[in-house]
Amino acid sequence: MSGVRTRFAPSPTGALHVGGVRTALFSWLFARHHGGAFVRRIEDTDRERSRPEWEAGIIEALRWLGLDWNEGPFRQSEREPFYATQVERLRQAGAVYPCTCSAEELAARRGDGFGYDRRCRPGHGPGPNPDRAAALRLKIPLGRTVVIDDLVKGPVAVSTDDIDDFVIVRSDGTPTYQMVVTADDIDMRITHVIRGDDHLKNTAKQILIYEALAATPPAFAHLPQVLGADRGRLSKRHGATDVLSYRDAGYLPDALVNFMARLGWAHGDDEFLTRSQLVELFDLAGVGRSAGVFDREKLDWLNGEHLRRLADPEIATLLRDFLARRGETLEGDPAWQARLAGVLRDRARTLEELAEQSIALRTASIHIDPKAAQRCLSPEIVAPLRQLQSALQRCGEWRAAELETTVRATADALGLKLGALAQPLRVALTGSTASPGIFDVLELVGRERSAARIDHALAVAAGGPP
RNA sequence: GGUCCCAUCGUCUAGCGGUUAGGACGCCGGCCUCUCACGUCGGUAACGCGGGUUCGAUUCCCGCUGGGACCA
Repeated sequence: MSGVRTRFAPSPTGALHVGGVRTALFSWLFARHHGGAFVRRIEDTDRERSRPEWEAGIIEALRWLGLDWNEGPFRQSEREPFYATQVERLRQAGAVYPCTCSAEELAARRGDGFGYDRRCRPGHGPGPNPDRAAALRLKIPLGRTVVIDDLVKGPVAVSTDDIDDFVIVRSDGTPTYQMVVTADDIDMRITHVIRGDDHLKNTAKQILIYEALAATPPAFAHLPQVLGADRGRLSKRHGATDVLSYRDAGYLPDALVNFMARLGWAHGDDEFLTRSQLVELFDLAGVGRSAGVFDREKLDWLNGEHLRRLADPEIATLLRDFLARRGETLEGDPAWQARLAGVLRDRARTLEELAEQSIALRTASIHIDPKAAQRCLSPEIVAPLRQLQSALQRCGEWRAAELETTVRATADALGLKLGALAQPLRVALTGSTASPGIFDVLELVGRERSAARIDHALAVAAGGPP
């Protein structure tokens, strides 16, 4: 299938949220899988709510996720002359008619939920009032069935009797969403419209516009919704919805892409998939039909998997950038930083956890957890710890392997199990009872800082303040 | 209100008439072990309900219920 063209057309009326990302991702994956083009369009016809900074944020998010586009951005606000020509074609074809009913009149007549009563439609009522500005409505062919051959939902039949003669151009002359979207998709030669299933009902209307414009409709694929943990519409209540907040929380783009792809799409039992695997395997046939809940726990796991697949220096770079975004600096030379990453890589699922868990290793001073001190730094550990201190300072090469030999030998000499010595040492060096392997910690903390921290721990164990 | 969409473990899902209903996350337990993780082994847990069709329905059809969406 060559010549595939998909598009992503967000409104710059807010940050790009996870539901929007999924739509963008599936459109992108489909285009990339087929070697087609991915077009970016900005639906900024809502002048009131559209903002350049939102558009910039959406672009930043797409870039961060690596969803690159081949064409665009095309802004609808810059295409009004084009829409006018398409409206004119509709008018020439006799597919539209003027309507002068006011919003109030419509609401009053609508009563309990019926649509427009086609009062201004030729042959259906008194017709428009010539003294008022007229909107343009599409003259829906009655008594027909429009079938949407949806690539995800299957055939969906809608009777045209259930479709209003909806407005194509407002009385102020601006074209409506249905008109603009359809005109753009035709003009941009979109072959596959992939979007959320909240647009499924709109599709029948749009197909009628395609017909009125004598254009062949594209294929449609309506994706199920992404829901929050309570199965409701995703909103701030469910925590982060803005994609960039996931970057700031330490998630990797590839992990988020993998996760979003699996939310609503499956390829057998595959869970961990790289970007290139996704491009290779993605197909619309694998897209499910039911809405899915955004599960943060699973994202965390997947992020850990993706993180663990990187080389130590790469992780170190990511950590440095992550800290930099928070205004912090990662100390040490590249070799040390890579060593740090290597030691922590299996313990963190996100860069945020990595940053958190590396604090004792990368900062000058530590804070000793009182409970850890109480448990591990008691008076009876003073003598053994003191002996370990001097043994360590006599240790020639300050590297994990040598340090391990020294610590183990000291424990043996004292008749202690390794753990009995390692735990107090761990608390001394990190302030916590949980940390990476103690020999790695010693190496990373360094000879001087280790000595100082052990001295401090000895004071605490002897009864001093933590 | 009308119309449309949807329905397998708590969550994401595999399944496309005959399976001990599989995998993954999470959770629980064992192992590994200097702690925490990682890893590994095992466990818990699902076909919403009622009718059909069929020799046989999780699977096909129709209702119901329950979610969701759109219309303004």
